[in-house]
Amino acid sequence: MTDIKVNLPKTNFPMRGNLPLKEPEILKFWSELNLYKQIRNKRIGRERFILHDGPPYANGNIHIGTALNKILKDIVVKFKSVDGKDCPYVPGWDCHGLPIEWKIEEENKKQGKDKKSISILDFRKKCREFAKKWIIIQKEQFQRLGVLGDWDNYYETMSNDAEAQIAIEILKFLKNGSLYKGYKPVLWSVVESTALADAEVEYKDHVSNQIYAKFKLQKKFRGYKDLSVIIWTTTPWTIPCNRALAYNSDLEYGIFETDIGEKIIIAKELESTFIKVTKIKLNLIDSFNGSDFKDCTAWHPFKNLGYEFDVPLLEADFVTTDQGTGIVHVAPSHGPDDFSLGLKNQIKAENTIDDNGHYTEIIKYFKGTHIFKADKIVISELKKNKQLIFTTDYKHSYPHSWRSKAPLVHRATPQWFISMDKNELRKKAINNISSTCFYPSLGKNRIQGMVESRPDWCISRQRFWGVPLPIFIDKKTQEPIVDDEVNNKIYEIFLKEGSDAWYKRNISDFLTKKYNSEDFQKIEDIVEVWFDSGSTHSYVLESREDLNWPADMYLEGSDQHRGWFHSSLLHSSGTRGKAPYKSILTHGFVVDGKGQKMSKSLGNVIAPDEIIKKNGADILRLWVVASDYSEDLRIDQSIISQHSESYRKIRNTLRFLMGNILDDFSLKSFENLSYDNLDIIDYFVLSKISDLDKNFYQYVKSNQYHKIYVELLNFCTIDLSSSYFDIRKDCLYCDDIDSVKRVNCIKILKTSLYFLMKWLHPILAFTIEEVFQTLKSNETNNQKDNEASVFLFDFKNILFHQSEKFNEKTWKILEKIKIEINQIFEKMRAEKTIKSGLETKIYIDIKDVNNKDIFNNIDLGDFLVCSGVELNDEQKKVKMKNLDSIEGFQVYVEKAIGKKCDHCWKISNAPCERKNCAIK
RNA sequence: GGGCCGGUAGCUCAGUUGGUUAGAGCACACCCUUGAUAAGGGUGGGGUCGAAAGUUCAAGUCUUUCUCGGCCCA
Repeated sequence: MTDIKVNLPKTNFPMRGNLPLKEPEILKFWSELNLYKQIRNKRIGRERFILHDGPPYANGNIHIGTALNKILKDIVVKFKSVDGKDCPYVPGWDCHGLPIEWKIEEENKKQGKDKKSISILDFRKKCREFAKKWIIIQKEQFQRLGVLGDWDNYYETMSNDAEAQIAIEILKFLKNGSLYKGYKPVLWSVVESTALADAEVEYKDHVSNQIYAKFKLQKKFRGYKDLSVIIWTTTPWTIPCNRALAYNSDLEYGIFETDIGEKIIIAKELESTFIKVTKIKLNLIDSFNGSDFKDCTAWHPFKNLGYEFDVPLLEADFVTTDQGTGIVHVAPSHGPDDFSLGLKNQIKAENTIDDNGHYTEIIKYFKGTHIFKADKIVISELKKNKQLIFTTDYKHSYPHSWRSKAPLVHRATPQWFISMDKNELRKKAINNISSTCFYPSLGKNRIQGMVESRPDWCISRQRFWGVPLPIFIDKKTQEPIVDDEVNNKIYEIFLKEGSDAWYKRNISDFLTKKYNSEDFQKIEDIVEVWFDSGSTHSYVLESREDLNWPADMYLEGSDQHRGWFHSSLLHSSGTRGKAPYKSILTHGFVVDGKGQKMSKSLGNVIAPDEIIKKNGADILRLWVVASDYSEDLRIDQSIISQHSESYRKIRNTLRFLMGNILDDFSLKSFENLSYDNLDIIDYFVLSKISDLDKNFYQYVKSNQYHKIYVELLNFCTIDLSSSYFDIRKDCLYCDDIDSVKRVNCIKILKTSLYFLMKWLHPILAFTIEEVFQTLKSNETNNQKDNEASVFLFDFKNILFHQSEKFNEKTWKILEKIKIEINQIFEKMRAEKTIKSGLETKIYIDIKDVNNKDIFNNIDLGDFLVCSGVELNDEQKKVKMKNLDSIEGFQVYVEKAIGKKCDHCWKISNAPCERKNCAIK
């Protein structure tokens, strides 16, 4: 037994990856190698592919969604790199904004520090330190995912150069007249004393007080006196702010008598709703068209509290019969529709509540009351004055602050806006969308719809942690200074000292000698964060030598249609006339195994760290590439386990390849490989590789990465493992080392390994590096492959012409025969006639003359993994049976007779040609 | 409440312009192997395509409604 020489596989590549332990070692290796820098040096002069990183918020640990985003970016960059491009990747962070401010305020509160006792500069310093801390943490977490990038030279929105550039970009809008000071109701948080950005608002169910209230008409109407129009509102606190009523000319209204003899007016269509809610019986006594309300005026329900002004009835098409009474109470300071209707009719919005939500002195009788406490008081006053019809609870979806969770109100405040139409920003943006590629394509409609319908861009915030709105106002004229010299000064100072200078320095430092600083005041607002990140293309893409403007790709979650994609588009269209990106790739959201959103309360949250510790980052990367990013991506522990199984299959395929070539392989020397005298089994593999490589480039170009993965997995499991390897094991283990068949087989194995490394290293970054290092540690190779890492190797686009020699039609027939033979084996196994296919001898008859050459270039014994095949044997003719799936062939399988060779395990009495074989 | 998108075997994905018994891998079951061995091979059982109605000779593939889920908006 001991003298049997079989060439068994031997490799230093372990069967089990032990990724959680192995990956950190590889990270250390990459870091010591300074891999990113080395790749850049190697790629100098190549066509660039710039994926511009959308900055995550520097606040808290990364979650599975951020991990998905960064891994996908990394995979894209690495695939595009295999496609021959130079792909620098500069990660960045979003640093300013409310959430950090809030955290710091919380900390201060805990330490008992009064908000007013802390200077703005100290406060900003704390915010800055907080952001910095999280950048460092997140940086490490991203790197742990195997994401390769310029981590030493990342960008951040709070760096001096960023802040200076953001200031300059704002001033560009001021200079071209797009930036204006407006007075608009914005969603305001009285808890946080600030206006909120769209993205900072979340809608939740809220129980409000709904009221039906009376507004008495001043004069006789249609011959009736003492008539009241009825309004419905869910914000009773806005009643003191009422300045008008709105009706719709297209609606039919009715005069009704109530069961207590009052005469009221509501839209006829809403009669039943009114009765259902209030339980008040109505009797219609007259009807008229809404347009009859023209020039009517009513009294404010608080007339006897000093509200003695006229309340005009105004025409407005936003009045509908969806709910209410068909007459809408208008408070110009507290709703967008109200505001614009007031604007149209010369009714000004006023400062009715202060920053913290207390009525100002304009609001008679109620001054100083907090609006959150005002509903009750307003309702009781209405009741007292007999102006209340009905009140009850009302549950509806209502805007809340994403941070404090407190309900928001509309409040007219002075804000700075970028006009969508003044310089045709909307039109430019829409044009630019049309020339951008979207993956998936439906993203285009989505962002276009948003740009078409969005209002002017409000960029001011009444907060501290951000880039100050760098504008000086003439105290007399209220006009802003528009002066390049001043702008340059601002830029220079910010670049040197950061935007803290706005608070540190005197106005005169910025204004140059041209202006008397006494005459000017600086704006105290800051710039909203979407402007910060929307202008990254200017201070990252434009200003860095290693990058290009515009980017080839922005890649974010689909929510960024309204976020970063949007703000970047507006900013760039407004200042450069073009979009800052050539293409946009959006991915779906990560949901749990059932497709539900992840939330703490459902307990279905899965952290990337969990998976990394348990399975390894490569498994997470495999999950990313296996999933179709154009839809939502499901994940849970069982899905991860499934992908771990696939990983093992791939890993073992690699291991089998390495083992049989005894780790003797260098990527470089592969390129000189030539192929002669192959049989159809070898050609089959080459042809597969050739097809796959073609598809590979196509999928990389069209960004369909999960399709690459499916093909790769099938290649490993079907074509290699269960087909080629299974057939060639006999040859590899038992044939003479220098036999033509075995030499050819080794070439095929090496070719497979080369291409698997090429296709897989963007996905399984750690594992393929491990493969490369294992091969490199073999003495035979380390001289040939002088690259230190697989990522430094320049994989070639080798075009095979072998596929021409592969007869696919023949192969299809062979496959069918093999499937049926296997079924016959299975039967024989069940009958206990045989245990393995090697115990059989197979007889095949070719009936169809057209197929007579079909077995010319194949060893059928190898192919069918049996102990021998006889063609057209006259004696067995009687026992032959037709095949089910293919015509023109007859087959008979019998238990092989003879001795089992100790060496090759085949059964025969005939001597074997192989040197090492025992049967002679 | 509105807009957009999606729901194909337990899981991840294919299903071309509507056309034969809906495919693949993984998982599962059973068998074999013990010379890829905490591996490997074979065979097999699983979907009527979210639900209903409709158009059509014919629908996973078109239309409508409903339902579930996701993102965005109000």
